[in-house]
Amino acid sequence: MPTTSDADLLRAHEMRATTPRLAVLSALRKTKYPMSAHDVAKAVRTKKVDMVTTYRTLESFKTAGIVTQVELQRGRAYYELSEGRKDHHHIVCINCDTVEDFTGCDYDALVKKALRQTVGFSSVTHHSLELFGMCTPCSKK
Amino acid sequence: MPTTSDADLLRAHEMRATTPRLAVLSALRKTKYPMSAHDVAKAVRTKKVDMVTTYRTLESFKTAGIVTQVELQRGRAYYELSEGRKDHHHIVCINCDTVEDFTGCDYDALVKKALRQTVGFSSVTHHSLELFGMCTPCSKK
DNA sequence: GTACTATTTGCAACTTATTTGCAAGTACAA
DNA sequence: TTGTACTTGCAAATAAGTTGCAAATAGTAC
Ligand SMILES: [Mn+2]
Ligand SMILES: [Mn+2]
Ligand SMILES: [Zn+2]
Ligand SMILES: [Zn+2]
Repeated sequence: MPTTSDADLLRAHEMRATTPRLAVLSALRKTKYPMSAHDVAKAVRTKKVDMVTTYRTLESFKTAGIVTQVELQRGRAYYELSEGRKDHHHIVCINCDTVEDFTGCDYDALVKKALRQTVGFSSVTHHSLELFGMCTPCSKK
Repeated sequence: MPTTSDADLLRAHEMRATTPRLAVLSALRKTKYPMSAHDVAKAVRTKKVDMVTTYRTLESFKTAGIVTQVELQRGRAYYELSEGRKDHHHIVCINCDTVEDFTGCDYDALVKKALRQTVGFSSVTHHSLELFGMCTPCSKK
């Protein structure tokens, strides 16, 4: 029995399994850091995937929940596969752009606390949390 | 004894008290929500402040610590006065863009937890946390 | 008040990220 | 194998923010 292929993953989200989409998926799988549209485009350039297609693909993956958009405050969008990685966040070096994951934001307690405080909100659908600082190599200099 | 004026605030940060800067400060004071560069520009348009000046002013205020930049995931930068508001965060309606403040992210514990988990990081300088959901009016429909 | 100078501003042009329109190409159900 | 709805590529358009530079001005020194 073959493990579910990327083509099946796409079809499970009612998307056709096209060459550009499979290439983008594969690129995202190979990288452990979040990727920008340009990072992805560079990774799939051998397949001659247009930049616009890269943008559209990432957007549709996001809508489908295949990728999660990450806010790294670099003036562009970053994405990583949603698969497997639940509620983790990122610590980012403001000097060299290194990124590491961490977990433990205690989402449920946070949401409860926030909803108790606010007057006009009744539900939370998602959240964004990132830490910015210096990686050890960068802080030694 | 007069309360410290905005002009003095600017001079305290070695900035000249110019008409555009005073206008931007005043606009930020009047609004309780974070403002984008366009929001600010609109608010000071009677003073004929150029858009570029608005951008430059907000940037210099940020560097001086007069404003704090807020990430609302709307593809542009938002700012609010730093003054007084310590470590609070925002809950944002994904439907109508309403924003409310909340506090209680337990920053110190979070940083400690994150630094214990990561291998390559030694310090955290700032963080970003926001919740996204539906405000009560928007969820009733 | 007047003059001086370093800052700051406005305007035009530029860059970068992302979006849109549309004709041509292709996955896949039949 | 065919038909068609979904996708793609290319060109052009937006949108946010930046840069260069000459003209304007705040703060300081007479
Ligand atoms: Mn991650
Ligand atoms: Mn706030
Ligand atoms: Zn670093
Ligand atoms: Zn709402």
